[in-house]
Amino acid sequence: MSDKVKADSVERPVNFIRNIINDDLANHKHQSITTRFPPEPNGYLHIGHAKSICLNFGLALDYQGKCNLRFDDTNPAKENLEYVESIKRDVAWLGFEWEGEPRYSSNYFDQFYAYAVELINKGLAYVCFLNAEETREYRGSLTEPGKDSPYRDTSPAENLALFEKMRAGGFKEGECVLRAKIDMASSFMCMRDPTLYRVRFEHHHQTGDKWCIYPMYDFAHCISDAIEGITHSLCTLEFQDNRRLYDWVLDNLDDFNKPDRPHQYEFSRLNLEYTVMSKRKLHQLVDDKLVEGWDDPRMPTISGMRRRGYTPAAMRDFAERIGISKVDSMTGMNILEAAVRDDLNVVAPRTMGVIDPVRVIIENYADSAPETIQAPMHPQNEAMGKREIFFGRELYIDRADFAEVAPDNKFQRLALDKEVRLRNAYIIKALRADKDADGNITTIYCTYDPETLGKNPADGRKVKGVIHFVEATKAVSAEFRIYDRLFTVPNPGKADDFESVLNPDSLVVKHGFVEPGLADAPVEVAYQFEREGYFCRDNKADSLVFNRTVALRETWNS
RNA sequence: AGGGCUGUGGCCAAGUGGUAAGGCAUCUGGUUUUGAUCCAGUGUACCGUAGGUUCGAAUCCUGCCAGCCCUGCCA
Repeated sequence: MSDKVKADSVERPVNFIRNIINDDLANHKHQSITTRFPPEPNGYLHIGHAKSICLNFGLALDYQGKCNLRFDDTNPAKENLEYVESIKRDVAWLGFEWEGEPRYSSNYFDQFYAYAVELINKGLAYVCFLNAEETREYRGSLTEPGKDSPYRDTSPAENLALFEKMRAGGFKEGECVLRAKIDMASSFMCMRDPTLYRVRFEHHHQTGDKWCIYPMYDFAHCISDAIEGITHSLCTLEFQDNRRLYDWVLDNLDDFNKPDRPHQYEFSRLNLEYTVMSKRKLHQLVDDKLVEGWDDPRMPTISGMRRRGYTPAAMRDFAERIGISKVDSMTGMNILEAAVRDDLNVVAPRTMGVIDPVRVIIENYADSAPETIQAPMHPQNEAMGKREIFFGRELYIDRADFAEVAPDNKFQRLALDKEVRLRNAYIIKALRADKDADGNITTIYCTYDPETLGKNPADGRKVKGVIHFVEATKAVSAEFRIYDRLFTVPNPGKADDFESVLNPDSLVVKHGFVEPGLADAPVEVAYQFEREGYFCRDNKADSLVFNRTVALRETWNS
């Protein structure tokens, strides 16, 4: 498991939530802060959740407060244990520690029930027997007020009995619900007597069959926050209207109608170019087998990105780089990629891998065992030490690194009658090449300059190009999975049929060779295949498979 | 259309009345046995728009425009 994130003195970018917290602390509204990350266990976490995790846990760390992990499990029909386990794993992997044990909204079911009774006693809630369709009709529309339910004026005593009967299983699913009595003419649709409890004869992963009525999000979430002493309840923009209901519930409950009760603040959710973030769509990709699963390296899920080779540090850095605001935005992939590269560049040992191999024969090299060369693990960090690589008569280089005739004078690779430096080894010169019937190069014949290991030619001639290689007899064959964006358009979520806009080349499988030192490479650990990109060994495949996390930056055009 | 929000350079994003931070991307040089990294430099930003208040406005007021969210017994 990854290292835990510790509080530090690094200054974080400011945002409106930090400004609010600073004010609340300065005004002594709160002595310290408590936040929470409240996922519903109905799917895997994605990078948008990572943004929220970094915000909530990061705030707690910086202000020496607390952050709870709470499963918002009020809808047993959609939730299960596999998801709660994956969520715990992902949050921990990101490097965060929740306060105490994970919490569950379902821990508070008894309390929710008691608070519902309090509202009933105050004449602020009633059992309604309108069916779903009738309820919708009574609700009115965006421009027209709704009308009161005929059950709205039932006496508290009668409602109490009815609600107790609901809990006891005396009503069928859909037969009735408990509703708040607020205002059927409110401009906030969520205030038109919202449902507080519904009947569901559903087995719950935490409470088993104890309950057949389950609270709605708007009723459970604010109370859960209040019970846990959450000071700043952070959620996304689509809950802005719901804040009125959040406040209404807490203001009408004696235990919570206090100045230091929780308050909800909303920030914009993450939208990333060329991918989708909605759980519904991610479910669909998995269910329709358009990807391998939730942890497919092309998925924007935390587990997928982990498998792809993203590091917790890079994900956290990304969250910090994009910041927190209330603007509906579409974040470019460039920011994500820059964050991974910056981390991996420092952390990843260098190695060489030939992804699309073509054979090279060094004709003037003695036909003997290959020689050993000590190559640095990292050109800017000697402390990382050295590794053994090999050079001999037969090598592999990448097909893209050779052309019979250089296409232009910017071509810095191998061409007939031209010289190029083999990374960490000698300068070679291409003499001729064999081709198969289709015209594909099969073997390139070269000579090498034995006086150029670790130094430039004595005669002063300049050889600018550098290409990578692997010695053939020591090479270990490996599979490379080259990933590209999952969709062909920047905003697939907006497409009529997002599956029609999937990128058919989002995964390209190649078979090539790596240095022998990588034969037993650990899983999920980053390596830089020089001139190619950052890769890590796949955490599921039995054989030697490397996933490309991200390519190196390429700054030459034309 | 009733309501809730948001509009600052290509993309994120500071700024909250005193005359536009930063990051990513871009481009240009330099170093380099990764066309990587690193270093230095690089942007006329009509601050959505039209008015108004003010000595002075991205910041205050008004109108307009654009985008997002809200009529689940989902969260």
